[in-house]
Amino acid sequence: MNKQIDVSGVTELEGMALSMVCERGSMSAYDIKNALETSPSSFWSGSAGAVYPLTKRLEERGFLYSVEEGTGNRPRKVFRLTDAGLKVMQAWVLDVEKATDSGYDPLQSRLVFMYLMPEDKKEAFLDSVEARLHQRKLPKSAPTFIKRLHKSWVSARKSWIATVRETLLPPGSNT
Amino acid sequence: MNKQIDVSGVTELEGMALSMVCERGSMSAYDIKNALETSPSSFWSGSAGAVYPLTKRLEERGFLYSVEEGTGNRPRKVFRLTDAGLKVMQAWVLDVEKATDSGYDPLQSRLVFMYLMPEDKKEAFLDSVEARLHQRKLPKSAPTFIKRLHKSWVSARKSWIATVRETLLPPGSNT
DNA sequence: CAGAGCATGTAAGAAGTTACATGATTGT
DNA sequence: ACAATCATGTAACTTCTTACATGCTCTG
Repeated sequence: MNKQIDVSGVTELEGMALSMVCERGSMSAYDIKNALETSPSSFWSGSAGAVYPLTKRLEERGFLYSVEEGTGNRPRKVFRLTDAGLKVMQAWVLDVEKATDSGYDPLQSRLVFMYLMPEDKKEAFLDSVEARLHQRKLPKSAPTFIKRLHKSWVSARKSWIATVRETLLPPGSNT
Repeated sequence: MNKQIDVSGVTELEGMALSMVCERGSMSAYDIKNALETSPSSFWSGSAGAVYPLTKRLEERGFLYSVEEGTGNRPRKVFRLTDAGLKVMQAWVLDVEKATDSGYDPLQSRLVFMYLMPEDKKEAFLDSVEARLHQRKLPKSAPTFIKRLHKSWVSARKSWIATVRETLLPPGSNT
């Protein structure tokens, strides 16, 4: 019967959380929060007010279960994936429709309106963006795979910017 | 004195709205809603419940002002940029820090965890994403500039995916 | 003039944000 | 022992979502 998992009710943040728990085997809400904080996107703030309620939701929906790891006096609640949670996580990662979406792309949003800017600001803007792309640093502790993925993302951005410079910004191309 | 505009309190959606009003000269809330609905990103839903309160906020903050264009019986409220609104809009578009951020990138979020997927699913996923990238269509009415920007974005995505295929997905590269 | 659909909102709720509260643990 | 900080939350608020309400305008 192999019921198709409906991934439509899972937010991006929830998908990330499930995936991180899958990756590490078990995590507390605090661990998830910390992992999100060190993410390179400032759009993942990793606030406690987001993460603690999120783990509660995912447990209620049966995607996570928790065990008390009482190391010492303090209760430490760690979460693991249920079978349903694993399936939902896989469906989220392999969701082609979402993966094809441009999401919130701050650079794209701005390039759309770049032609409205004063002529001398356009080049300077792209210069600054390129320079800052190189300054982006992942934590030293990041796995090699993540570092390489990040590097390839930076390259793709740079090649996009190069194309924009050549074919889109010259006067007369904005009509 | 040239006071620096603080753009920190302006959301992405607000920046988009201000920029669209700047572009077209004047727009009603309904016009903004429609413009957002036809955007290629499904993350901009363009719901009335987002846009009408948003225009109210921006007017209260002095970035938009409205005039009644009473064509007929029905009041039609159209918005225009104030001087402050224009400055905020320019600061938003030229915000290098935001423009360097990866935002919510659904593909990136998924590639981070791709190595956890069954081996045979990885290639199939990338194939599907590439195929679907080509199916993305802008409305026929979109300006040439937007079409070209979109095309260059698709190219950049494809080159990123090619890199991922070559250097990141082979077994052994995920540790 | 009746129904379709355009245009302008509001209501309730979801999911995030910042800021605060509070107990446990650790370093000195 | 006491201050710092770790860890676990909660509270109030903002901004978005979906769904509904309601009056206008146009078309047959």
